[in-house]
Amino acid sequence: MYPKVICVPDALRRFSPTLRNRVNEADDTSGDSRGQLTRKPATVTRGDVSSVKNPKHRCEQSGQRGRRRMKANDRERHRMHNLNSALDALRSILPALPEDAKLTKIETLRFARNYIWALTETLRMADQHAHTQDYLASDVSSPASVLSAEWDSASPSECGYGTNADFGHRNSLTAVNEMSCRIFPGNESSAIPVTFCFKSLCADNDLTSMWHF
DNA sequence: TAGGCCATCTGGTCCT
DNA sequence: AGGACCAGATGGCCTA
Repeated sequence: MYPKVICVPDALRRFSPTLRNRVNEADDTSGDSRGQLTRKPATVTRGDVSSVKNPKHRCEQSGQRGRRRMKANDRERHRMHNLNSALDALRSILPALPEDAKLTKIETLRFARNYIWALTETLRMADQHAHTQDYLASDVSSPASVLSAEWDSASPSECGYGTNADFGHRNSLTAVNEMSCRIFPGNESSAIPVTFCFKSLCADNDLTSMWHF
């Protein structure tokens, strides 16, 4: 039984569309919302330029060495594309983001880590609460399990916590953000109101220090 | 214009 | 020998 998670963190919601769409949409035909994959292949433009300007890129030459290097470049490109595909897959299962927003690679990894941690804590708290309810009610008929959990983002002010949030900047992910979460151990009438404080949602911080109830 | 993010190239290292 | 992986270098694109 998994918690139902509806979560659009404010820090992410506040990303400006232009901030996350750095590439002309007219060029975006691949479905990549951010557009890196729609850039012109460096083998066509950048590769040529760099091979001329950069002494390190001298191996674009004929001969067996050049062919080997080209094959290696091709493999490396493919490898990185696979890596990016995996990152996209990870992004797709993270809490919903605005259509025009896309986490960077590092943000994706950090957010995923924090998200997994949050879910784990949610289950742990719900289980704990369920057991307490059972104990108090001595009602063996109600299962000590989590029916669902609903997440909502909330502005820091709404939650009543002090914050230095600066959501207007690109580094908004380092700002304080909070999400409220209601957990339903057995029935909705006994929902547990919980506020999760995602300080530095995507930062690599000590998660335990940002958990508030 | 500076800084962030990215894709790509490249050579080195390790493994099969 | 060849492939996978890695990190450094480079240049393009974008935003503040």
